[in-house]
Amino acid sequence: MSLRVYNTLTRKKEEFVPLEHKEVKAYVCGVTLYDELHLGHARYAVVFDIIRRYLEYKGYKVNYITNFTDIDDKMIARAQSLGVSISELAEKFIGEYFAQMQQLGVKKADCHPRATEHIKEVIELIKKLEDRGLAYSTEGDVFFRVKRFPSYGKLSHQNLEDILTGVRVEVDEKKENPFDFALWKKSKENEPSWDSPWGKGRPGWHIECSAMAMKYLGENLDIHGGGKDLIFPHHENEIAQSEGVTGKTFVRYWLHNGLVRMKNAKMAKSTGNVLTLSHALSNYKGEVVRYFLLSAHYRSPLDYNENSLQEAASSLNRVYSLLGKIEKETSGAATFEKGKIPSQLEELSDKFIRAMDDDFNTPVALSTIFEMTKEANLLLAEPLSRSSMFFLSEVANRIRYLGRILGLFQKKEKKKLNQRTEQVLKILIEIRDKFRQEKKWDLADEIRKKLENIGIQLEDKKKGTRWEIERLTEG
RNA sequence: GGCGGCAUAGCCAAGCGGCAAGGCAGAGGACUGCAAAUCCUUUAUUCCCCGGUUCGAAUCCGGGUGCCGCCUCCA
Repeated sequence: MSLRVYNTLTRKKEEFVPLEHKEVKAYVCGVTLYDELHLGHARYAVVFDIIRRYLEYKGYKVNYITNFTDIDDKMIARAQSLGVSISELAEKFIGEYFAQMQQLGVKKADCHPRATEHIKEVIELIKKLEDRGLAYSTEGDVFFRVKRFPSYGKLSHQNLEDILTGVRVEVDEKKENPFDFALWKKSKENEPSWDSPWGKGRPGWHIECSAMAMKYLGENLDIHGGGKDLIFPHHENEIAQSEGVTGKTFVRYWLHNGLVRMKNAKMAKSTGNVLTLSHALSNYKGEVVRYFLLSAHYRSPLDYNENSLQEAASSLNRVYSLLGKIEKETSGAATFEKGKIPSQLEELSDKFIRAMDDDFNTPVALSTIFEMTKEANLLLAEPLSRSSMFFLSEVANRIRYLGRILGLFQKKEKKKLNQRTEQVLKILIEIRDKFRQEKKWDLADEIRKKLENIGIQLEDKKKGTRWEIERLTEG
């Protein structure tokens, strides 16, 4: 089965064939470090983490790069208002980024380059563009000469005239053409700056990505990704800069994830329409947030509302609950009949893979997990035969195996109490049982209620009272 | 104004020419002293509206309506 991906450049799903046989070079635009992350950033990170994992599952060796933009206007402004240096600001948010990504189960990239560590490469690139007449400098600024790059607009499918009718571009005296964009910005006083052939300044926003992508991955990338809001102008400009220098196709497959919406509008810092990641993660486990982010196809907008994470938690719980039951039922049974993998399970596994092959359709992939869950639950409702034990253990294996691709369903055991605490808890349960035998329900219920308040759940079963700690929905 | 996307049950969300996946919530049932949790069953004669193409359309075409994104920083 072959993987098909939707390419923004061609607006079609295409078979994915990397340049080199079993290697994939992927660059994904990361975040600008001027403020807290929100759910939108989490989506980009999780989506491309899945894409990477799936490519690895397919047997590719993926060289995966995602960057930090650690110098730009907003960072300068933010650092000033907080009274810290720009690098302090960057360090703070980089620390948060990694901590939160770990909670979300996002694997580290092979490299996380930073703009400020690649000034030399940026300057080299600009010099080459100048040599080719694709860039010009005025008063310490350097601009890209859009008119000299005929295919400008090919990614966003606009031509220059169309773009120019978008009235909102401010006229800048220094530019030859309103849509020329800054490659190098002259620095003002008290701003961080680097020496360059054009005087002290700093890189424009788009050039760093070209520089870093080419440094680590070469002149031809297989995949370049990011949020849909980066298509224009950021990625369009990257193409212009990179192909302007190399004359080669910069990127074979442009992949863009849809944006997270809240209250029917894009989630964005500029509008304050934001749910921060730290807030989400303080109420729900990273896996819950991750599940939520995968519940819609990656290219669709994803609607967030106040119930979204609770729903995700409930869904995830259903699967974990099944896994727990299977582990319990099959652990003692050393000899279940090992037969062929039931065809039903094969079919569902195939369906999972077919869904992922079809432009990473995670909602359909997830649905197959739930279908397996349902089949297993049906078996569990009846006395277990050896062959049904085999089926059950195979369901658990499949869910773990396929789940690994999505970075879900991997959690093993629940947290254990230490021995002493467990003994205390058992004593409490014994006493409560006496109350129950004496039908002193109010006292029994009070104990149950108070334990629940500290995160211990009591379940009265026929065979006695079971206790359980740590629920998935907690942070 | 230019470019693009979306409208599927109470909610989230797949499907993109051949009987409408999946999840959450709801309802009914099992279990329980009661709960909670869990499990089972059930929930769209129909996919925004109007036309058309087709043996057959949520899926294709034309025309509406509504919402959203990009065109300025943005995952």
